[in-house]
Amino acid sequence: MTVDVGTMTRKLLKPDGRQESGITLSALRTFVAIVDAGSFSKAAAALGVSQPSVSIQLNSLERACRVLLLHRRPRLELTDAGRDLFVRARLIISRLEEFEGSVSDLRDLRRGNLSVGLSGPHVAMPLIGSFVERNPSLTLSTRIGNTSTLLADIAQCRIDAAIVAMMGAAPGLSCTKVADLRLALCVRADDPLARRRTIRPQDVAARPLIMREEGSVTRQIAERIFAAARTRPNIRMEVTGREAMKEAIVAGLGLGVLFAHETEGDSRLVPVEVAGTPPGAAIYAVTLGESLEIPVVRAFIEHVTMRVSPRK
Amino acid sequence: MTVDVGTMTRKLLKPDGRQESGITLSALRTFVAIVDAGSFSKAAAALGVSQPSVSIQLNSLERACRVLLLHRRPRLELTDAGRDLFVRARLIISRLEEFEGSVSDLRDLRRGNLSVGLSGPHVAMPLIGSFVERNPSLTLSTRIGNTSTLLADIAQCRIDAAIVAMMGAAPGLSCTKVADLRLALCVRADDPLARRRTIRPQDVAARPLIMREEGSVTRQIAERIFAAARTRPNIRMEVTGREAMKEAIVAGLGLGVLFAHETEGDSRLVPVEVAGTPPGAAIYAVTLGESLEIPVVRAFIEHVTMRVSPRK
DNA sequence: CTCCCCTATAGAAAAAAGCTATGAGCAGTT
DNA sequence: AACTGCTCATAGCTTTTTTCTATAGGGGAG
Repeated sequence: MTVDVGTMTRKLLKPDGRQESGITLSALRTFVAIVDAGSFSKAAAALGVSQPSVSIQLNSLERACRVLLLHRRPRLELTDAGRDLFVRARLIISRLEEFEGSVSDLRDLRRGNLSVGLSGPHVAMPLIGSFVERNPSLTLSTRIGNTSTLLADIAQCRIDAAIVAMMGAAPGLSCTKVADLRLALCVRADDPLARRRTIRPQDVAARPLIMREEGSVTRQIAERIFAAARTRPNIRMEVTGREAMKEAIVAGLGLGVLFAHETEGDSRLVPVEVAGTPPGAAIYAVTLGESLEIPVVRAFIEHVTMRVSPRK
Repeated sequence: MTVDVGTMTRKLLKPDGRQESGITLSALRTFVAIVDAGSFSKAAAALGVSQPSVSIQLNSLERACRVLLLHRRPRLELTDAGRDLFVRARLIISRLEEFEGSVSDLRDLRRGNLSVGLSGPHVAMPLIGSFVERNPSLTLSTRIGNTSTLLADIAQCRIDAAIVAMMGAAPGLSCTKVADLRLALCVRADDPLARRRTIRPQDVAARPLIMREEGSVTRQIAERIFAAARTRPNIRMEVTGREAMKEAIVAGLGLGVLFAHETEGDSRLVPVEVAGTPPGAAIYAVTLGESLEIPVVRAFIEHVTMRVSPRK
């Protein structure tokens, strides 16, 4: 003889005659609807359900409360208890409607916060700018950091999304390519090289080079390009940060490597594109995959995607 | 080929992908429990359900809202939307708890109203008095009327219960016998009959009699007794109301009929029991059957029953 | 590297809520 | 008085939801 212990346990846990609360939202809604409509049938019509369903809902509420809520005869009328509980039932319903309103506010981006991390402002800011312009009621905060910090921030949910330079989509994260990266050799505007459109890696080796710090994506890509061209660059110094790089170049300490777009707006520098930028090196909009379930985040990513490859 | 039109219609009514609100109380409760407990598993334990159930509830809430409420990793944490909705969810839950508290207040008679009708104060008042003494937090109101009016009031739900003299249980109503009725011939204290303990109906016929008005239960019973004894009483006058009857007797206008208990406290009158009071004539506590579902009413009836035939 | 804790998923069983059809009580009408 | 139209209640059945157990996969701590 075999016994289903699981089922037994469950039943035995509540052996007393009292069933639990059993107060359901739909029962409360039904109760309120009946009182408002003044009859079971009208309430059924108003709720868009059948009349027996209304009967059953109210009966189950009365059974759950073990209180008669409505006199059915001679005409529909609240009992004293019913009058008392009706007020509270309506309160619950209105709180619920508030909740639902809140949900749709969040979903329709009438309210919400978004925090975005940037590895560099050049590409990201125009995207962010057009997003806040289109959704003026959102609160948006940004943080600048390097790619690896920002990816960690995303993993830790400290930010919702990031726009960063990467050498390829990050595993486990949702990545949307926003712009391709082109590595540029940056020279002073008065340098003879400034008139060239492109340059081969091996031609760079002749001149002293300024390199970004270890861990920088700029440096990673530069190293990969030189390795692919079987060339050793002549690295004179190492600097931390884009701004330091620019100032070093302007000061005549050597050629520098930056991404092409990073020189925009600085007339003292001229970018000369380096041939052989590896595929996959690009700026991505990155989020935790599950964060796409958050309407604000999804909207941001969709906005970015749309801006990059607008529908024809 | 046959088609189940009912089923088809129902399905076709919501062909769009969006399911409706689907926000459930248990889902909200689960959401709040998860946040409070800090983990799905702990919430499951706290709620007394299995962990998958908690997972499913939260997922269904997120699906219903189409919003991610909680980051599961790296650790459980509210999203912005989740934080926002959590506050409102808790509001709903606390309203619900208020509702449930209200229910149990009503059920445990910590609050409530009871309106009782009386056909005469003599028997009813002690019962009512001991009831309010035992349940001091209840509001109780009484109304005096004749039996037929009060029965109508009950049918119309204008009062919750009545304590009335009747010739037998009323059909369709819940009736509890509170006291037997003994018809008494009432005489002035100085009347020779005052020394008799009982009297036969035919002995009354020799003296002028004062009778209650048509419709009075007193009169109905008196008439039935005289008819059973094949005697015609010598009715000198007819009065309306108990007080008028008493004053008429005191004024020496004749003998009167009252119920034995109705003369208590008036030393000018002496009751002499009339033999042959028909069975079934009694004072009953009456309510609409369904009203026993109202805790206050049920408690009152139970109290009355207990007072009449206390458990040994 | 492994263990442990946490959450997600699958599949089956139970519970709940819905529907249609029908019954019964009460008014107002013929 | 039977009729008619309204009310709500009940029965039987189907669909949906909720719950369970069992199990898989993902991270963090030792």
